[in-house]
Amino acid sequence: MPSKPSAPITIDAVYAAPGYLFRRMQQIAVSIFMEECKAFDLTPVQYAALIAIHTHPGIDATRLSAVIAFDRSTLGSVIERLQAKDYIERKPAPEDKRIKLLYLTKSGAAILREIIPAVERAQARMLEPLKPADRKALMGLLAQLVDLNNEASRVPLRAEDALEHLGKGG
Amino acid sequence: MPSKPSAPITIDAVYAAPGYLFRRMQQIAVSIFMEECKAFDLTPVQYAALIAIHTHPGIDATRLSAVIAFDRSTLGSVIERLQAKDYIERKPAPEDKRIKLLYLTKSGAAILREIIPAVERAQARMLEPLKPADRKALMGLLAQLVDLNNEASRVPLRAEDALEHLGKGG
DNA sequence: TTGAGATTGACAGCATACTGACAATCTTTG
DNA sequence: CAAAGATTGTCAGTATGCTGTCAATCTCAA
Repeated sequence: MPSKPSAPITIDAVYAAPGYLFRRMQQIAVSIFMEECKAFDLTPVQYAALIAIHTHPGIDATRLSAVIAFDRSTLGSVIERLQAKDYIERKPAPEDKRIKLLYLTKSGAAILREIIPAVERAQARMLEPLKPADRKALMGLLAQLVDLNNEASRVPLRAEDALEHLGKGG
Repeated sequence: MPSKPSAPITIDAVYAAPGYLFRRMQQIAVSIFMEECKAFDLTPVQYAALIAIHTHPGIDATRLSAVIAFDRSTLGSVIERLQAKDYIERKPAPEDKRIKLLYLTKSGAAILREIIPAVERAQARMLEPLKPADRKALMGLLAQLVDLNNEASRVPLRAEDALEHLGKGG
């Protein structure tokens, strides 16, 4: 008995592959975000960084990278750009000369308030073509899958890491 | 009566947002692909390009970019790298001096055959944490969403474009 | 206390991804 | 056929996203 025949080598097989669909969807999501937010000079990644700093004022770069699941290198340049735009500031940590603490500036807090509605429009638009029940189903499955696959990512999400800058708990 | 209160500005809202989940999932998918295929010197994008050229021998770069939903600029450098690795070759089109036609080399065809099992392992691993029924549901919804959102992407997929190099059918 | 090991931010290097622009070339239209 | 317009590959520029490495600094154990 012949084993399961291997898939034909065609582009149509690619179109149906999970990896391809994930890439396309991410591409589309970024496109929609940029369109809705073009009045604000912020990328999706910069937005996530600002939100995280707003949630955890005084966080350092390494911890921030863990909180939004980014490698430290990429985050370094993101921080640089946010600082150049005067949305965040970096202060040296008194008790550790290696560390620079991140804070929103007034400007940063303001743009965050202003951009929220645009971001919410963008998020809604991404799912708009689906029926409400399907949107919920898709988000549920995806949240599950991302969570269960967290360790498979080269830069796993470590949301708890954010708490460490508030005095080392265990 | 107050309108729906706006979402609190916290990182937890980001974790549940479609855009964030799409980015994370893409990140995880690339990571798994690279892990399974590390024996072969190919990225997901390079793999997609090879498959597309295999399916459409003699396609040109612009058409190829439409077939795998890539901007021409990025594809230019992808092609360069594939050529440097001797997986593809470019031949001038006799009837149009602007165009360079793309073909797989023997090397390219060989690596494509060899890498397929690893790619299939990678694709399977991405969905592994879900129950089979959930995998199917997720892929169905995602395929639908990507298709319905095609035009929202900055570089929409134009699969039909691939046929044009076989004599212009209006 | 001191030396091994870990952590931090920074950098070099590679590979996407996109925009906008450009010269060379082709097509279309008057 | 010639001028207008479109298309092709390429380039410069910006922003992710990752792997490594490094010096400065901190921590922890002998």
